[in-house]
Amino acid sequence: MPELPEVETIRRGLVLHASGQEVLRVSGRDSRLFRDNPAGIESIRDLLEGCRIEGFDRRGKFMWLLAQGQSSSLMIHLGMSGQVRFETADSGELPRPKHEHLRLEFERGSLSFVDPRMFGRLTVSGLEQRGSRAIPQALAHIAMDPLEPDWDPVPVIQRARRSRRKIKTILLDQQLLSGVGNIYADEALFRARLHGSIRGDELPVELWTDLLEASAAAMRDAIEEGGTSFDSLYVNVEGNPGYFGNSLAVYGRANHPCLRCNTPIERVVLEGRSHFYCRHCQNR
DNA sequence: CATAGATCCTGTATGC
DNA sequence: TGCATACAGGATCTAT
Repeated sequence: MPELPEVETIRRGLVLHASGQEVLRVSGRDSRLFRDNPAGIESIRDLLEGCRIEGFDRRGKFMWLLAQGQSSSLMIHLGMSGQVRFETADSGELPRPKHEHLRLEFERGSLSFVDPRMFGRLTVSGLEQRGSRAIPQALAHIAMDPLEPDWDPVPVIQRARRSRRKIKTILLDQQLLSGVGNIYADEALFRARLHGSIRGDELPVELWTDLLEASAAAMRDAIEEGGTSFDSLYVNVEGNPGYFGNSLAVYGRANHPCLRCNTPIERVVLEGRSHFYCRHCQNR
């Protein structure tokens, strides 16, 4: 569920509430979320207990916790239904929400990781210097996202132009560019006035440039609004929804009038996922 | 190598 | 009300 803007909203909340605090206790029971760690939840306890939190960094839909004096980080991916909540109330006595997998307790407050579907992951991973920053090794195969300062669209377009896949599928490929999910792919295609079924190798360089800029713009706008909430599955660390849902042009708007031309928005299934578009506007 | 499809899960909404 | 089905903001593994 969460895409780049939602993850960034959560990251900012974590920086605000948890940075500088010491992890007094790591609690939780072993779960599928820790499947990447050889010792399960113990790997996380070994890394964090007694450690001070330096901050949180992000690439695409992945974020990671930096702990003072540690060469490894805790990588966090929310999958479809992951939530991170910060509670300022006195930590230990709080009831455990259903589907809570991990809790970090601090002097002031606690962090809770909740994930009903368990598609998310919490992975201890060594940091390695890549260019101007330190990235977890587990993220080596994930491409830069369009909001990174070092982002360069040129090699991305070169590769995209050699692909026979549909351009929407290419936008969703985290190994080419990261951060874009099903919502912002559809919003970007609408903004660029392109139909998602066009093949990558059929789209000229200029239109690829437009499409990537539209993706970045859609995500930047969404961050301003605190992300997109359709239901209670996405909330920020304080439990509040984001308001970009009000600004969506096509996603989830089947049969509603197009904001540009009033033609009803259509929904089709593309490679197994919903695709919302305006047949009149998106025909380049 | 590039690509399509199956798979991991639970919760909710819809239709009969 | 009960039950069956479809669908969901994603990544990864497998087969072709």
